[in-house]
Amino acid sequence: MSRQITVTLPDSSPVKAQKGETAFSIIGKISPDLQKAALAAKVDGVPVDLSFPVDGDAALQAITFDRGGAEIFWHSASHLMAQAVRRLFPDAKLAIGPAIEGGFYYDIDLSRAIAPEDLSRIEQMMQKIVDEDLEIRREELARPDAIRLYSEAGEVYKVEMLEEMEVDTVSIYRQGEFYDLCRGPHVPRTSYLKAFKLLSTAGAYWRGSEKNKMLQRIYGIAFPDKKKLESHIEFLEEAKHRDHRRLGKELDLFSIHEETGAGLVLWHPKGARLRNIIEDFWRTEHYKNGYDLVFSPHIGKSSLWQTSGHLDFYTENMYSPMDIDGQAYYTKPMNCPFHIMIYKNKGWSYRELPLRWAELGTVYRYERSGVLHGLLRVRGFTQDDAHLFCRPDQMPDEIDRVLAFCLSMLRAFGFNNFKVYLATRPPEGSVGEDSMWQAAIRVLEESVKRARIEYEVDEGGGAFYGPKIDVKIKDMLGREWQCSTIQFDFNLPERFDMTYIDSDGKKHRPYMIHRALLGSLERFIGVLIEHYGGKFPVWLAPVQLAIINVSDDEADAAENLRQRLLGLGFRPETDRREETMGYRVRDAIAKKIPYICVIGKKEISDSTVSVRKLGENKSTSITIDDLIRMMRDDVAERR
RNA sequence: GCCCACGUAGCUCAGUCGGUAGAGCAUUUGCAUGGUAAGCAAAAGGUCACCAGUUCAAUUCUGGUCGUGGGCUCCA
Repeated sequence: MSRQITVTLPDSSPVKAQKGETAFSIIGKISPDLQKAALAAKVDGVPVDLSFPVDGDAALQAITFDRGGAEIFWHSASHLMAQAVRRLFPDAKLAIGPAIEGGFYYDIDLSRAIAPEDLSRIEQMMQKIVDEDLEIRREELARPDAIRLYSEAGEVYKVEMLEEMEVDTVSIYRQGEFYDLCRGPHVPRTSYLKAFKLLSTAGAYWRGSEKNKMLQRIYGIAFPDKKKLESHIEFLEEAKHRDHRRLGKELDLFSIHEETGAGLVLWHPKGARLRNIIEDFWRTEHYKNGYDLVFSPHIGKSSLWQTSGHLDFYTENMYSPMDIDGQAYYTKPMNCPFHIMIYKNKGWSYRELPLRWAELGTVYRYERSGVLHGLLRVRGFTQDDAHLFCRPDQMPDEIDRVLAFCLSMLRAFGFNNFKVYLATRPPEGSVGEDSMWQAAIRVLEESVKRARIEYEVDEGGGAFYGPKIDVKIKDMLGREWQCSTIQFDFNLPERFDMTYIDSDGKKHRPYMIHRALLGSLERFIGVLIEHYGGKFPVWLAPVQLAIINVSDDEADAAENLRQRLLGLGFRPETDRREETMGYRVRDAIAKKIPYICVIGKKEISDSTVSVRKLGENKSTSITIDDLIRMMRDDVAERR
């Protein structure tokens, strides 16, 4: 006997349905278009397959690709890929294959390496399975049965996962001969997976641990229609185009040489120009914000690093010591011990705190060869480091200040997309009382809340010496890059026995915060290059203005203009090569110079210049005074 | 460090199933004196990453080293 139920939609309108009717069928009553677009559904907030029978009154919501369904779609695509791989390589053992931001992957244990040529074979097989239009069916079974099923199939990784699960019943999804352990939900049929592309292969450790076997990972992307796939591929092309390594070469900003050493950056004049502009701005802002600037050496005696604990906790990242007069000296991997030595140079009164000492300190850290990446991951880099020393009661205010300063700094460079992570105590190997950790985390969290920024708790992600706030910015590739970090330190004040005299006349331990806003200049500039695609705003552009004379007759006028602008603090460049104008204009565009300024007979006679902005293909005639005003405004507005 | 791929002129890339190599751009030199995205021509430029091995012969095959790329682990 059938019974009526009432299903409530997100807009709270009710729909009548039969008890046990599938989500798919009910969605069809709402709209055939929605039924077509639906990949899965949410029943009372729980994601389920479209085949899910709704047994009673419930809230129902269709999940489409664009509204929360991408992950489901990609996960189904990863099953599809795994099925194709198993058809082509029957001895393949499957590990895990989740959806990730921007696609999916599957880790597979295979007797032979997957060559790039194999990807198209796998894609073809995937297409075949899509054409077979297999139904994707959920099946629930007792965990021991699943273990038996997978043991017989020799799927050791699945067995390992199943054995560690703490549930009685698990679900598998079947499509044709293929089945995969999976929580689901999934799209109903393989034919839903209309457009996909396998992007790359890589090695990946089973469960991410170096101790385990390295599996083969295949990355892919999928979409419900070809158009979306194409525009995604275009996006990837655009990202490639903005790659800071490519632009660094094209714009002659920096280079890294085998002869010099991996991960060691050489800054060319243009790149150094950019870096100096950033550094000058940084220094000015720091003085404005109540910081003092200090300098410290590149090397320090081993006893210093012994005291700081770096030789105990950080040696893997430090280079071998050098011998100076029979004493071991290390190149610095961090600046903090030096700043602490400045602190310890005299006694401090509570009235003198807080102290804010900043330094563009160049540090050297050993990074494993495989992780080096352009400017984003190097072995020698300059941190925009600072250490704050304050009384406990000053802490909340200091955190507020540094957080606000941090965001204003990042915004100045055109970054408005942040994500903040609050990293708490690591499960093992950290120093300090638990109560101190709790208190510090509370201070950090409250400050983040006051700043009204979106944040996430990174459980156990803190440093061994204290909790921290990491601010990440998103680049054009959609990757998050960590630049800023604000870290509590319970360790160093203790180790160096730092003190100040409080109003009670007794010695007290100051609180210490490490912080970097840009992170490292290398990484920051790498991210900046990608963010702007090399088209720097006028205030940052290494060359702001290209001056092109039409013929030799205007060479002096071009040079005079250059001198005048140079005197006003601008960064102009003439191009008086014996090349046609078209050639030199093209070259200036290729170098992404924000303003191109042409001087010919006409301009000299009415004392104007013909100005063309980067990205526009028309030029306007303006007076030199207007040009100067325009550029001044750009710089002042940091455009 | 680990897995896979790669390393040919300053740059981007062809090529050699083993007989020491080419194109475009850039460079230099002529000619052209040009009005907003490449004027014409010529020249020069390479120990084919480095070191071993196999071979009559290696840039090409094998091994190692260094470097680069995509990832993993780690991180500013």
